[in-house]
Amino acid sequence: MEKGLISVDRWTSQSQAYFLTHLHSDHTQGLSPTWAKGPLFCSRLTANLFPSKFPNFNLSLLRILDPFGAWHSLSLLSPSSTLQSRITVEVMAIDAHHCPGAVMFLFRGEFGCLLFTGDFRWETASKRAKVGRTMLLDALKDDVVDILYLDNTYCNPSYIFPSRQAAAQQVVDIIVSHPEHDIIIAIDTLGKEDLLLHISRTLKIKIWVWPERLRTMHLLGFHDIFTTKTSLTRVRAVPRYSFNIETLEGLNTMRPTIGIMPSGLPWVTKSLERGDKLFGSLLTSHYNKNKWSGNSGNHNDNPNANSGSVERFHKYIYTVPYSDHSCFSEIEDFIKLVQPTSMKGIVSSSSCYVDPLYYFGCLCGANQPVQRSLHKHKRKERDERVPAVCLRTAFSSGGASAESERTRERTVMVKHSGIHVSRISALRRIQRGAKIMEDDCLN
DNA sequence: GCGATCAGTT
DNA sequence: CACAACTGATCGC
Repeated sequence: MEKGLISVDRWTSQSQAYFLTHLHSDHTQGLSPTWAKGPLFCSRLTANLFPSKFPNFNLSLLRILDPFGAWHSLSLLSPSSTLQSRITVEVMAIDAHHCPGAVMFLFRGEFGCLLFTGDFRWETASKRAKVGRTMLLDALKDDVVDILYLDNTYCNPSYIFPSRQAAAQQVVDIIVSHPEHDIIIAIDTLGKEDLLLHISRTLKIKIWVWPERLRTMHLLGFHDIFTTKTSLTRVRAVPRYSFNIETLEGLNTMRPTIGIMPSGLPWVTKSLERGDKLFGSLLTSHYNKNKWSGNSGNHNDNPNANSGSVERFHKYIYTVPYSDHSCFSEIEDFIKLVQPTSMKGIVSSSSCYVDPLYYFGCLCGANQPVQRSLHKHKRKERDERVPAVCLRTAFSSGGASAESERTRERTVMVKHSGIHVSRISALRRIQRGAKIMEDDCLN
């Protein structure tokens, strides 16, 4: 099977149809308002959010896959034929339960049956999760998934965390136990809305967000819960990158304030290993230095590592294991349900790629030999193994030549105007409503 | 001058 | 180490 048919979360190569799982920036790299390589398939919610992320984008390129669970047929030119013969590709979108609009894509065609999870969370308890499970089972009742392209972000047994429902209640408990404090919660441009809704409903309070985020909330249909007026609430959701120890210490010179970091990442591990100052005794009893080693590939023997409790790693900052990615056991459940013949991980940003076959190869139909390659993954090698479908992760930029290296060295000598650079930066900040803390705490 | 891209930080 | 996103620098048109 040749390239040139479909791409998922990849925008650079030549394909006939492009698929976007969700609007997080690491999945839209290469997309721009001027991008016009072909039809772009996504969920209805992603399409609704799309113009705010890509103003001036030619919206006639968007193809909405709606509803979830329905097959859609595309007629594409056969890449294997020099004649203009056509083949049919069928595609279904299924709720990925990651961030608003996020979907998985299930494909059927002459290349077989492929399932792309995109980023996903495979919880079991909620009604929404059960609907998704039923839908997937129904879609697969007559098919075997030949290749599962899997969100392997937390594909290691050391990643254990609770449902988002439970984690959201942990956040509420922290807020309730600090009745006199302002609360700062770190979020991204999309995602974790359910957490904020839970806080708002349970505590009957509005939640402050920055102006750009309020527009997103309105697009998502939340009109009364969020506000940009600080006087209306003591709970504020702020961009994650503006959330740090210095910010919290600054705010505490004005009002008592705590920060809450909802994340599946083991932040405590990081801060401990860096030897940062830590406060409180919660940590020490709970935590042994946890070097789960991707390099040696051994299983983690520490059942307490990142086990999903609230952690206080700074005087003012709590971390709560609220994750929009599946934990290890959820990934396992998902693979057992799908029973793919083979699978590949889609997470490439990591320098420490964990091949899902290492832990789950035995669950695959082909019962492939366990791969021990937990070490650094060479993108180029993977690229060559990807046939008709192009993935975000299977990308080779075709290394820098010696010529361009020399050019780079030369141009390092050229000085640029500092005025120019800082103006660009300031514009960017204003447009994105980024630096909110300074102005905000004065209001 | 502008957009695309990469590396570095949080 | 990791997420998702910003920042600044560079490259090429």
